[in-house]
Amino acid sequence: MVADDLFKALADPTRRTIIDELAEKSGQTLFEICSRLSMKHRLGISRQAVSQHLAVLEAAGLVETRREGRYKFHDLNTAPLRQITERWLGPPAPSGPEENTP
Amino acid sequence: MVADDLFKALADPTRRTIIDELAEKSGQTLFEICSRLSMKHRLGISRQAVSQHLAVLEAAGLVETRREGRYKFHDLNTAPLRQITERWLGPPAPSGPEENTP
DNA sequence: ACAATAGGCAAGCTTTCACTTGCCTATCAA
DNA sequence: TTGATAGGCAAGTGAAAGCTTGCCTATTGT
Repeated sequence: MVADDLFKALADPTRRTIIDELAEKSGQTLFEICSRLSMKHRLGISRQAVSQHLAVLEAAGLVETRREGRYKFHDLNTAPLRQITERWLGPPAPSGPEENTP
Repeated sequence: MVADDLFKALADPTRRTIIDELAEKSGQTLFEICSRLSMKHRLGISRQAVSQHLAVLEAAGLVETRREGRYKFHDLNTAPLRQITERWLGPPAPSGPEENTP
């Protein structure tokens, strides 16, 4: 199931914080995310742990990655989140609200 | 954290199925839910397991209960689900669509 | 070439989670 | 009251999840 990966990815508070950070600033590298979790959120977590979290998020389709040289940038994809509310809250509002990401 | 209970509750596929069933027919008893999981979804699961799932859903605010005699009816409350999308997808649409729970 | 940086792979550990089993309480019908 | 129904509590078990540790590859800079 696809929903399985999605909900499992959202189950962990650290992963939700990562989503928050990627929502605030897209295209971050692994080390950038590690720094933010450590500084802003006081999360004493290893680099590998964050890497594993990102793998889970990517498996759920919530994070997409692009490589450039030795850097790997992570971008948030909120699309899978919509299927959550559509499942139990019905289809979204009739008028598309704030689809402005220029 | 409140969100913690919510996402944890949604993490399990059986609990999501229970939500589906309560969305389809509100006010079911424990045995009624057990029957549906067994018949419709072919889930070989004990009554206690379902009871524990319902407790988790109730802790998350997704299920509310009311007792009548020896029966305990379970009702779905989708309100907590809205905070999910509001967190990462922004506020809901300007016009509230099908808010009919009188 | 060499070192430093950015990231990956995999084994091992610890905790959490889902589920079962066994027993107990409360309400309803005969 | 007795038996059946609806549900609850708690200990125990097996599997999965989160995290660490150690080592390895690839790219960049001097």
